[in-house]
Amino acid sequence: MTLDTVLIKRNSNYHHGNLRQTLVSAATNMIAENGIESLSLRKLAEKVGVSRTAAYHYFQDKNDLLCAIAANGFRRWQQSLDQLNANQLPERDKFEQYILGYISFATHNPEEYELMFGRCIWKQSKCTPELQDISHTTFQRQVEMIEYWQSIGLVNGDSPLKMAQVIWGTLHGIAKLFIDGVYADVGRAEEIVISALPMFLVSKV
Amino acid sequence: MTLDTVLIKRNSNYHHGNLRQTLVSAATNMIAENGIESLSLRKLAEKVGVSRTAAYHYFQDKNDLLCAIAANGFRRWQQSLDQLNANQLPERDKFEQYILGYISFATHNPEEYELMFGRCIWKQSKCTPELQDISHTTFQRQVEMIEYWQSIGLVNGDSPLKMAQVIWGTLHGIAKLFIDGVYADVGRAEEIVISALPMFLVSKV
DNA sequence: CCAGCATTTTGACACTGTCAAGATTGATTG
DNA sequence: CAATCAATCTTGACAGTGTCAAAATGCTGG
Repeated sequence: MTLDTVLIKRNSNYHHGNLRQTLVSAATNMIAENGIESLSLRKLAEKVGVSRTAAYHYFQDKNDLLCAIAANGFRRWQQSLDQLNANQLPERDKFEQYILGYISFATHNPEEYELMFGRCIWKQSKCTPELQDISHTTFQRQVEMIEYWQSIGLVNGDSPLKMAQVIWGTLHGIAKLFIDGVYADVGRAEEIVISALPMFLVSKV
Repeated sequence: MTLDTVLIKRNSNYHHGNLRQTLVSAATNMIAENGIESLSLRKLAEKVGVSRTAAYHYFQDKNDLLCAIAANGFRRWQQSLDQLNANQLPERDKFEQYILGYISFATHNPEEYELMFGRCIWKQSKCTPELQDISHTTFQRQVEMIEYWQSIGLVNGDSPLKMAQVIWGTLHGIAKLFIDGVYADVGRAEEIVISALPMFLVSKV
């Protein structure tokens, strides 16, 4: 095999090597830059330098690709939770960090967040088994964290599960109002979520 | 003008009479039934019995039509607020009704709600002056209501504005998690939002 | 070297929003 | 009454989309 052949092989798009991963990461970038709705499989293919339907060998359809991106998001978010739990902070500060981290993740990766928690994927219940899996364990884990904070008397609420859902709802709602541009100034997101903090905590009388 | 002419005139789609309103209400129905993303101007036109581009005489583009639908939603929601304020209930019950009404409106008109408070319109800041107007006064009004409930010592919080934003965030978040199918069982929405209620209220020690 | 397999491409189709130009109609004049 | 005008609606056309079926390409084991 001559040098030429190697070069041709490298330039050739046949047997790209890791097309699947390339597609996912390119798509993730495009989404982060221009939003979910502006992602088209054809523009993506062009960017990667491959033909329009090449992606269909790795993804059943566009939705399938979006699910893969979302699944990556969940993995990153879980790492973020790991990191938090590894810290040796007082539990109250951990809780605060959790809340701030949530809003920070959402506002810094708005499009990925939308994919993870938005209608786009969940509404049409067209959810990949992979995504179903990772999202479910993530949800579960968040509930457990909040249940723990309740069990040590830090966090409020009669029913642990319901309180976990309320807290998540609050974080999600504030995040979305900013992300979607209803609240204009994203810079104030942290400030607002911090003012929600005492609401969740058991008041020490 | 003969009877024939009248009949022809009635069957003719030229000078429909109130095409604009017909389009808006037909579109609202289609959205309610099959979701926002499944609304196409062409299917809408066919349903109304008019040509594909007829709508462009009344709406600049598709987004403009969606804004009109959203604006209607705000009008209905404002009437709902009027009705609430007309009641002679104790303020605490009014607050509870407000919260339940919010979640009820959102879960019963999920697609309209998405249009009103979702990314579809606000994110691309392509918002009609009409919509800008009505939505702004609605937002303002909700803030005032909550500020009032704070001023009489019913509702929590140091900064009134921030607390209003937090409460709205919580309602919005819970509503969206259900609407978008992240929380599966919409029937539990009320139950959960009720469990959030004490969080907002000043605890009477 | 060749058969088979994984991978990628080409062609095609139906669907979308939207623009420019033309057709139709009711109302308003002279 | 007839001619004009403006409002209203339609036709034709274009670029863009997701996706399917069939063909082409390149690698790999026999």
